[in-house]
Order: sequence, then C-alpha cells, then structure tokens
Amino acid sequence: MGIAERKIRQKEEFRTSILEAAWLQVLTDGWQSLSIRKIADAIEYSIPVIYNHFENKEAILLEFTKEGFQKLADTLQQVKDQHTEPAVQLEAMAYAYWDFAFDHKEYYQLMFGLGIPACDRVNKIIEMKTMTMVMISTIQQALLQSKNKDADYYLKYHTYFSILHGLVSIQMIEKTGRPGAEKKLILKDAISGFITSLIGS
Amino acid sequence: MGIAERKIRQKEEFRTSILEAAWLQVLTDGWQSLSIRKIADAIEYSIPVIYNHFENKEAILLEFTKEGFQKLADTLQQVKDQHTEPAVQLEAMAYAYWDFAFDHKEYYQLMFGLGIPACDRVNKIIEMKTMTMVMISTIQQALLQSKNKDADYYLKYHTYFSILHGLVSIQMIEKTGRPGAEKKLILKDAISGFITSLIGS
DNA sequence: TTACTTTTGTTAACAGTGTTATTAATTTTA
DNA sequence: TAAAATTAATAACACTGTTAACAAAAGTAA
Repeated sequence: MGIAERKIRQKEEFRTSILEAAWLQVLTDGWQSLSIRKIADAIEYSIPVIYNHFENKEAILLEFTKEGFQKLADTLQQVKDQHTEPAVQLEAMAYAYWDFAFDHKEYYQLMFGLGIPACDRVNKIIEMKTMTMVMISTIQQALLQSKNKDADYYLKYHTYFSILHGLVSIQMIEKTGRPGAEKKLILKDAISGFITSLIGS
Repeated sequence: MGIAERKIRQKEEFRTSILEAAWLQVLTDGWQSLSIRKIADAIEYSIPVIYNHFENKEAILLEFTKEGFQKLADTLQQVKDQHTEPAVQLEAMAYAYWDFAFDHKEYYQLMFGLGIPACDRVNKIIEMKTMTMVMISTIQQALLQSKNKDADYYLKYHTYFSILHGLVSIQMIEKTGRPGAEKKLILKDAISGFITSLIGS
C-alpha cells in the first residue's frame, strides 16, 4: 500500500513547490509584491489549489517567518559555540545578528513586520531632521561636559536613536496595547547604560 | 478680488477635510485599513476628487508621517527645555520618546513603517523562542561571571535584543542596500556599552 | 445677458488584490 | 464497471489604487 505514502509525498512536494515559487517572488520583488495569483502562475495551476495547502496568504508568510527565526536561531547558536567567554559570545552574536539581517533582508523584514512604505516616505521628510537635530545637539552638549570630548557625536546619536526605536518597536510587536510601567524599566536600564558610556565612567 | 482667495481657502478646507476623514479612519481601524474609497465615502464626494488634492494614497500617508515627526520633535524639544543638564535631558527625552510612541501609536507605526501583520504572526511562532533562549542563556552566563549576579536577566535580554533590532531597523529605514563597514561601528559602540554595563565596570 | 473657457465633479472602467462557491475532471475504491 | 472521493478549474464576489472620458458648475469676456 505505497499509494497513500505516494499521495502524502506528492502533497508535500506540491506544498514545497508553492513555497519555492512564493519565495522566488519574494526574493525578486520583495514580499509586498507576493500574490496568490503570481504563485499560481508560477506553478502553472489554478488559484484555488493553493488554498488546499495553505489556509490563506498569511499562512504562507507565516511559514517564511518561522524559517527566518529558525535560521537566525541556528546562526546565533553556531556563533555562540565558537567562543567560551559569555561577553565575547554576546559580542559575536550581535555581529552575527547584524549580518543575518542584511544577508537575509527579506526574512528579517517579514519576521519583524518592517514595511517598505516608510523607506520611500521617510527620505522625503524634512521634519525628521528637526527631531534628529534635537537629539544630536543634546548629545553634543553631553559630550562637551564629559570625559569623551572627542567621541563621534553622530555615532552616539545613532546609538541613542536606535536603542529607543528598538525598545519601542520590539514592545509593539510583542504586545498590542500600552505596556505596563514595569516595561519602562527596560528603557531605564538601556538608557542609563548608554548615558554612562557616553559621559564616561 | 476676494474670489481667488476664497477659492484657495476652499481648496485648503477641502484638503484638510480629506485629511481629517482619513485620520479618523486610521484611528478607528489602523492605517492598514485606510482606503481612498472610504475617504471619499466619508466626505461624501466621488473618488477622483481626492486625486485633485493628493497625488496618490502615499501622499496622504506622507502627510501624517510629517505630522508625526513634527509632533515628536516638538515634544522632545519641550522636554529638553525643562532641564539643563544634558545627561538628564537625554534621559527625559528617552521617556518622552517612549510615551509618544504609545500615546500616538498610529503615528509611530506610520513614521517607521511598522506593519501590523507581523504582530499576529510573531505570536504564533515557537521558533522565535529558540532564538530567545540562545540569547537569554548567554546573558545568564555572562551575569554569573559578573559583579551583577542579581541583575534581572530577562530585562537585560530585552535590552540586548532591542538594541540589536533598533540598530538594524533604523539602518534598513535610512538606507536601502547593505550598509558599509563603518556602520558596524554603531553596532560595536552600542554593544560594548551594553556589555560593559552588563558585566559591571 | 450671452457665449466661451476653465475649473470641478461624476460615472465607469482598468488592472490589480484575497478568497470562495460551483462545477467539471480525474482518480481511487467497492 | 459503477459509485465514491479526491482534485482541479471556471467564474465570481468584494475589495484595492488609479485614471480616462464626460457632464455640470463657475468664472470670464463681449
């Protein structure tokens, strides 16, 4: 009775062929351009067959998101295993994280819901410069009063801004609704760490 | 010849009525749900009139993005002005930034292209836990060897993760394409600051 | 006021999107 | 071979952004 097995195998092959066609499209034109019709076209089947293998489009994207997290986790573990000192591990993992994000941009954007729309938008915005200027000037003033007078203020601004945005967006992804007061501890922790390293111990 | 002025004024009013209807929709169901047709419906005009005032949908969203950055910049400036010490200013601005993000969630998501899709997705992903675990365990090991043995490892993990994600996503927003090696300095800077504060000076 | 021009608004359509009910073809089972 | 079950395709629904073609209103000049 190998028939049942063959059927399961064929079904599995069909499934992966859908995913392959979808991923090719994502790599080619970004995940915003993915459509059921394009997948159907690529695999040379009609549209509804795709719904026999995936509940909806979201389910297909979910598959890639899972893949992405799996790959990232593997990478981090692998990098970690190359060192013994925890502090060194954390540093190496940070670099690996960075590399993963830009080596697998599509995965990363999918994993964290980064829409490209803002990319085109943000660059046209002079108003953003106002915010940037407020931050930079304060950083500069802080550096003037510190022991690190020759530190790169632009770099420090980027760090400051990134920490803030990272905290906020991770929080927004993890939980909908306003975070409790205890979540501000994370902010307090990160910022005090930054300021300490900015001013000089 | 007040006619020309009245016309300009009417045009301006029309424009703001479009923006008001659009923003109401954004506040009600999120900016993903905004559509030209819904705006047209709300202002009780036909669809193409909207294109007399805005080149396309993106232009409307761009307007809100600008508004958001303006509001944020104003808030930060205002908070900064309440203090004199730069270090204190930076801390206060950080809290203000956080509050702005969650008080004006729709603005923030628009400003930084945060798509909600991932929110629903990420929570269904066990694979993410794998990554989380790698990070957390390393943080724990680092803390064990440090002077801060009683530090909150979960908080520290969040900080670590947020810094990484913040750096990456800011970089992705600002520039498309792979960042140069010099950008890794920001990463190096932020992470070394974190590790220092983690291990204990 | 009348004739002409310009502006403004509407209808209807195009080209897409995700999703699904219905129907036809195929394949497996009895 | 006939009935049952699976599998695929057609066609449609309800949306989306955008625009060409046309009608109505408003402003201008004689």
